[in-house]
Amino acid sequence: MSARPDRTLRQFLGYGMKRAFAAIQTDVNAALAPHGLRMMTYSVLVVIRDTPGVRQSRLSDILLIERPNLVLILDELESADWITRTRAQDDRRAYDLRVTLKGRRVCDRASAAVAAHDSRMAAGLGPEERLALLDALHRIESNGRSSDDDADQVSRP
Amino acid sequence: MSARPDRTLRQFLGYGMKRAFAAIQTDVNAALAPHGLRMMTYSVLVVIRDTPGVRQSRLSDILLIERPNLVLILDELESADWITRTRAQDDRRAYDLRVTLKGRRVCDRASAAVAAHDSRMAAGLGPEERLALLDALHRIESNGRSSDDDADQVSRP
DNA sequence: TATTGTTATACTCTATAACTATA
DNA sequence: TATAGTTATAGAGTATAACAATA
Repeated sequence: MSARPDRTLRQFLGYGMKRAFAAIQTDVNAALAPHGLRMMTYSVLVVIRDTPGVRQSRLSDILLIERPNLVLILDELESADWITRTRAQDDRRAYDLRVTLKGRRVCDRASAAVAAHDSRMAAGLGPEERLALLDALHRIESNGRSSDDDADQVSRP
Repeated sequence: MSARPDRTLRQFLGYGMKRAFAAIQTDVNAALAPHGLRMMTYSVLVVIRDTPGVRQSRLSDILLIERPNLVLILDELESADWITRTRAQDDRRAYDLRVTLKGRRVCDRASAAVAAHDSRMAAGLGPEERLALLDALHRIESNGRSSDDDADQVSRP
């Protein structure tokens, strides 16, 4: 009957975003699986590599992961000997997180796989189009945070 | 130490997409909650409204929801008296799905809330930028499907 | 008192196998 | 035998409350 049964939804950014992100997630997880990683574990591994000595609270702020959920991801990375958790010298509640040599090698190989995945998904987009897309995504993320602030202001008059 | 601890991830479309989509999902679910809906239940309700008599298999194809998961969503919508499931005349295995009058009213109100949400999230994007974004998202989704086909061909030589 | 990491728990979305009743 | 819908179940990701050790 209707050629585009989802035409009402197609006008919304969220619908296109959900479908595009689902495609990306499926593809990147397939690309990461041979390396023993998933999107979330890879993201955490990369940020630890790029920020040696980072602590769990900071990491959860950076990646927008709740602290309790990060604990399980770190357990997984630590069990694989890809990161170390060592007590911080200046604060014995905290841990300094670092990637091991093994972890760095896995991270490098996985990063190549993710870069290839990214190129596949971006096929047909020119360099300017790609930059415009990244910029628009960042703008939308910011708009979401502003929305949070507004809600806070309204709920605490 | 690093001003952008996620600079490696920021170059990837998937990372920006995940963060933008998370912001959208939080905002749209907050917009829909007063109407008793979530992103998924709203999407299903809209497609049924726009495709009267649609069947569950077709609906799951349209929205990329697995049939078993759709059943629970429809149970929820039916319990609220927003849709009806009536046996199809030509095939007694199947159901014709339709929104009730009550369901149409909820859907209309929710759609206004979602439209307002969408405008909030798209703030700062011009009409052309917005169209370019929707087009890029659609392109990425297509690239994902091509990737699936390739994988099928490779795994079945 | 506040913070760091942790445990426990719950909810949503997603994914698969196996069942029933029809076709 | 194939399909429409269903049941049961399991895996991820996400979210909150409450706790121990430390600041």
